Amino acid sequence: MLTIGSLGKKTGTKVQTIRYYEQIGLMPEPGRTEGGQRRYGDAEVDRLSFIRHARQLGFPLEAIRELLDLSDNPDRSCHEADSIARRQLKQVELRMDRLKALQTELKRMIHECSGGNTADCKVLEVLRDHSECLTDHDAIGA
Amino acid sequence: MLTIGSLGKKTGTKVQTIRYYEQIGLMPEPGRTEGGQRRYGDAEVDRLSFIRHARQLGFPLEAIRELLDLSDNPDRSCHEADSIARRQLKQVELRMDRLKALQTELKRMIHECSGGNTADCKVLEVLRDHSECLTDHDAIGA
DNA sequence: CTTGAACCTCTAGCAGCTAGACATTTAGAA
DNA sequence: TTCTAAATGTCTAGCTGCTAGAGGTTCAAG
Repeated sequence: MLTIGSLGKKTGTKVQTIRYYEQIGLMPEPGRTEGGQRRYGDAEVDRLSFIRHARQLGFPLEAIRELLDLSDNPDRSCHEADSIARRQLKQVELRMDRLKALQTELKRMIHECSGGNTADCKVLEVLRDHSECLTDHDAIGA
Repeated sequence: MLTIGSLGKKTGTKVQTIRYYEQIGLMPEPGRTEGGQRRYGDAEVDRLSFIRHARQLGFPLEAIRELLDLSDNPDRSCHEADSIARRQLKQVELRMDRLKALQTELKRMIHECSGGNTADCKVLEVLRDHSECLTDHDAIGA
């Protein structure tokens, strides 16, 4: 039986985060000692590892909830899990495209900096002049 | 003189967002009509465009605050603006690297999906088995 | 039996908005 | 001039995914 602290160490998760996952129903309510402290078994280690791994792959918690649900019902179709993963891949690739565009413009900005005073700073100038901008749309969340 | 709504349209900013920027001191308190409605002039259009453009390039609001400050004082050195931009570029490149790693693993996951039921779903299996994972560290924020 | 580390709950905060409730103002048409 | 509908006003709460702190209790080792 593990304390919350050692579960955290095993899975690379902060204690607060584990309690948070419990609160939002991603982790089950564990057994408690008489004094009220949480105690975990192997199943919880696996579940939390799964969650953390998926988080590292950028899956949002809601997607992870679905994946866990699928994982709990081994007779359901694999297609759902597959499509969640594909969705996630699409998100990742979209974000990459945006970042590439940003990178280009940032490089251009910096490249043109001559190093005088801000009155003729290219960085500020580029930011001021929206017209040359190539990445107009909704790149903010990138 | 523009209403907050037309300022928003001109700059591609939601009304609520403009008020939010005012609240946190990024935008100045504008003049008001007798009835208390905000009215904006050209200076505000420029300032808000600057902010939005910088946001599209992924600059955090605090960095934008600094950039605006530099922009307001044309005699200061351009180096500060330049280093803010460089910092931002580094961030962007770091995020790109992470996303690339995620993309690789997601593709591998999906590629191996055979399409049965979830009992032998590769997607779930990969998530379950942390040991094959290449992107261990702090990829979460990517 | 004592100590000090680890645990408990609860609340608030981060970024950067977004959405809703509800009241007031404005601009144009009748 | 008066009506009306859209736009504005303030205020509060919510989103994601945690993180930090206050202030109190429990546990395990010595």
